[in-house]
Amino acid sequence: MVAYAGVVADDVFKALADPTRRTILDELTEKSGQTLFEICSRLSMKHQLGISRQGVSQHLAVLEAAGLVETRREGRYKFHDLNTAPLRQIAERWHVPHASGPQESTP
Amino acid sequence: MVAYAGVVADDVFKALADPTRRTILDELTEKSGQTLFEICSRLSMKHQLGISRQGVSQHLAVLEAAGLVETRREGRYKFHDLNTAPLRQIAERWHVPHASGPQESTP
DNA sequence: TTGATAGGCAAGTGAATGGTTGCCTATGCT
DNA sequence: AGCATAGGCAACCATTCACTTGCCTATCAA
Repeated sequence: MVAYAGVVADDVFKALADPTRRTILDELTEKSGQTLFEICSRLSMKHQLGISRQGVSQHLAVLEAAGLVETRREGRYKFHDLNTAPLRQIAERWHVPHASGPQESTP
Repeated sequence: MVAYAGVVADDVFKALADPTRRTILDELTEKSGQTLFEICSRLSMKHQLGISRQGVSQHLAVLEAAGLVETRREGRYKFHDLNTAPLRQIAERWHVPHASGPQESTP
């Protein structure tokens, strides 16, 4: 049950626990390969998140430690890419039927 | 993007953030409809988790608030059942290909 | 070389969280 | 009735965590 290259499940779930980090993943889903400043701008503009650059940087570090974000440096720029591979274990672990499967009805 | 009957995404991710709670979900996956005491026993026996009954009870409350666990009372017993429905949004939100999809290789 | 841009490191702070202990209610058995 | 079992509630404590401020390094352009 190896999760993802030395990254344990705990890191992934801890990373997903914060709403700001989930929003960052949303932004990277929409546009891959953004820099730190670009992500800061989008969080501020689109999501009204008043958070410092360092705050965002720390969130990105957590996401990277969890294997959910990968980075590549080019000159003075560091680009961030989304990697959803670690998320797959969630569905597998608890036998989650994927979309269009049996739907629950809770009125 | 309604998640699950009034339960917001935040509750689900927060619930999954704790390793003990994930173990509880594991146990309920293996055997559905356990009582609080049964879950306590299993955590102690199978997982060497030295945690008080109240501790487990609080975890179950968090899982229930997240919609991941449903309960039914019968006499003095309260049975706990797993509900994976809230987990489906995770795969959908970040377009996670399900198992047997394209696999990542990271050496 | 000077200045501006992109990012990193480290310490400090307040709030949230997991866990405990102590006591209380409800159901069932004899 | 009396006792044991199953569970609930509330206050308290220690740790973790998100976020900030302040300063430092590296790359590029004038």
